[in-house]
Amino acid sequence: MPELPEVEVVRRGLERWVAHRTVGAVEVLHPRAVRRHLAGGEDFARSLSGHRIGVPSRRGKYMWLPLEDAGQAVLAHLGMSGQLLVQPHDAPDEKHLRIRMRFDDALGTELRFVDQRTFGGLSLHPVDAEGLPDVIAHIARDPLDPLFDDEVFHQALRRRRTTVKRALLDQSLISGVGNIYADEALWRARIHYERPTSGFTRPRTTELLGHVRDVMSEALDVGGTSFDSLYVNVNGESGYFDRSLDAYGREGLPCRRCGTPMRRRPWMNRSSYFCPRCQRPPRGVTPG
DNA sequence: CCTAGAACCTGCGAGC
DNA sequence: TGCTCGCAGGTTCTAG
Repeated sequence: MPELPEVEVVRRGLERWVAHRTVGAVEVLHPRAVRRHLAGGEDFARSLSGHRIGVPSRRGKYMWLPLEDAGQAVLAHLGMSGQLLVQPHDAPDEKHLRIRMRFDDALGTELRFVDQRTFGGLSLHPVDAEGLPDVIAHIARDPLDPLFDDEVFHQALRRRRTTVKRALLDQSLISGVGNIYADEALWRARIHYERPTSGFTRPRTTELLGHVRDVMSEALDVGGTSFDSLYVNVNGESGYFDRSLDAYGREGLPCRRCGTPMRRRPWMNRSSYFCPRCQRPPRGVTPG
């Protein structure tokens, strides 16, 4: 499931294979893949064609291809199962191919957006003075962004009446963190996912952010996490960080720190994995 | 304004 | 064999 490290791997692939090329014909094969482009698929295809792509950028789980001299960018979100593949023209269409982008050059490759569950998509938007697409102005900077403000994040945690994992997944507070890296960072920080954020001290926030950054940086180093064939990077290669996950998906397996069997709890229509010994629940929360 | 929870979507595997 | 159901979960929308 693509979170920040996986998306960054894809962005780097786009920088290598797609930047500085001029868009040719674009085919939209499924309307849901362009649902954020309100003018529709035909407008999306027509508006892109003929523009030269600049250096791909990213914030959290969103990435975008700036169109040079157009004041606009192609915004991409992979959702749950999205892939951006650079393929030769004669490669067979993938079963869930949603969008095809050709280029006005002789390199012989095209960009394909493939997405089984159609939670992701592409769309075209104006960019602001800093080059950010207008529709993601509400997305916070991510923890690997040098301009991420730890103190602002800490004060936001103190102000919120919520629990720590909800806060980590709130993209308007901190972006790029999903269910997997949230569980990993909380396990490293020995914090239970239902701990209220209002009582967080500055050292606790600092330690948690450190673990978020560590786990994401390590994943990035090995090319992103992958659990099955749903996630591949821009060139179709799977990541392999899943081999070193400490919490996510380890129900019943011994905690790598203390040996206590790890637990899984239903949480917000998904799952939370944690060590019942290292990550003690706060007062009032039924122990796992 | 704030927070919680549902809805969106498809494939896979378990259970019967 | 074939059916149903739970599960995977990021984002947006709605309800309270």
